[in-house]
Amino acid sequence: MARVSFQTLPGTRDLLPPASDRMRALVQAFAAEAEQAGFGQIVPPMFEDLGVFTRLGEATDVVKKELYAFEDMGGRKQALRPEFTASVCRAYAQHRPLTPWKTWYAGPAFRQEKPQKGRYRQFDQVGAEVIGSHDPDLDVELIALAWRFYQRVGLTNITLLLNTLGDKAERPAYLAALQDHFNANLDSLSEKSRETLAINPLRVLDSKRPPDQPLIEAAPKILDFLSEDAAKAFERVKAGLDTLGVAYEVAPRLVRGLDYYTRTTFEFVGSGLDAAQNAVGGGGRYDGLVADLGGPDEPGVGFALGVDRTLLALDAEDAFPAADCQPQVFLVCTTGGFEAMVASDELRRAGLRVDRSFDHRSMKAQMKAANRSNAQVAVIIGPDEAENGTVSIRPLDDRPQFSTGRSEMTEKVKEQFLS
RNA sequence: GUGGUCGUAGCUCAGUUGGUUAGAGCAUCAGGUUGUGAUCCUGAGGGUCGGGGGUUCGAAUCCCCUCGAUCACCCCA
Repeated sequence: MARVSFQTLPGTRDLLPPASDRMRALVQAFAAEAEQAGFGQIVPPMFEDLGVFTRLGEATDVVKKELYAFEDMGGRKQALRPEFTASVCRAYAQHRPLTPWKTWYAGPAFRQEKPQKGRYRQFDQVGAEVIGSHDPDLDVELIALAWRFYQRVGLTNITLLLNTLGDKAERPAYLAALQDHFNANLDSLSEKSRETLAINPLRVLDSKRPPDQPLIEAAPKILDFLSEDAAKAFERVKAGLDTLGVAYEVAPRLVRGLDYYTRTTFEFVGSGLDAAQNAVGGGGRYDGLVADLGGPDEPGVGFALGVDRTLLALDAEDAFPAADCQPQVFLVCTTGGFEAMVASDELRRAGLRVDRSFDHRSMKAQMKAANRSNAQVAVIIGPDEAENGTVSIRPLDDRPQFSTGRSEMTEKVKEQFLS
């Protein structure tokens, strides 16, 4: 009576072929790109001490209301990671590898939000971080890494937005100027933005609410407040991108959701996406975060790309089709013996992708299965073949079927794939 | 968390103003004589119409609740 039926929780889903193959291929493409650039992989745990993540900014939504926090049996407060950067910084502080420490990662992150298109509670990211250098050339190298990755997978409708948020030192003056500007025009600011203003004036710039736009346009720009060092670094980043031919757009109002950013910030926006979630990736510098997590005062810079959103953007361009993991050879066997088992094992050891059917189905049914599997070749073993020590090799296109000795099977099958 | 739309077979959907055993296409399975796929023909299986309650002689159809999906706001990958 009480018929139980379970399904995936809101914001989570099962990835089945071919979607799962496609995602894995995307991650592999990123891994290849990152490792070519000298990044090594880090695999941090999916949950950490709660404090690791609350350092991301007490005022951010990610920490305030989206964290999957819980306690272990001993009452230790912990949380599922909402992103990787904090874990990477923690890992640096814990292990103190040589700097600059270049590392890449891939895996799921968790945020408790209302799901919608391109937004899941468990979502996958790939990303890269560098700890231990102030060199703006690393900012460039990271942006270029993301950019080359997009090129590699065939994503073209993508815009790189670039900004700098200056150093911690000049931030107060800028924040004060922003406060003054918005306070002077409080009436024309939306209610939401007024709330945001009280918490973090920077993020008011991020509002997409139409009534706020004129005021945001008129707001003071961080570029006018930069220290000489920060300004020089920003120039170096832009020049570097120019040199590599990476197109970007300076977006003075680009602020990002996490509070830890300093200097360079950037975001990749999918222009082909009609969804509200058009940010497919983003990152920036976070000088000070490592120290916040109990490490030495080492600077850091990095980015994360949303795997699902990248895939969505690729969909919009009909690019990056699912990888082919279908069998090449299908074994049809009606003897009831072990012939199919042995033959498919042999072909697999020879490096071929091989499948067969089970449950002793009729030859007709097995041939249908062979056809449906999209294998190029069927190998048929019936009582006659078994008796004569032969197999029948039937290409599943127009080529003719032929018979060959059982001992030559693997060789003859492989020949089918040479042309 | 707030709001809009939606929820009928594995998939895509149809179901007229509430009226008899809820349909189609695709898919699946089995046949179309002796061991051979994609086409074609025939047939079969498969749904407590998301779940619960209510109105009614009668509900997939009307009302309420609930769960889920989806889109948007917020925020972000």
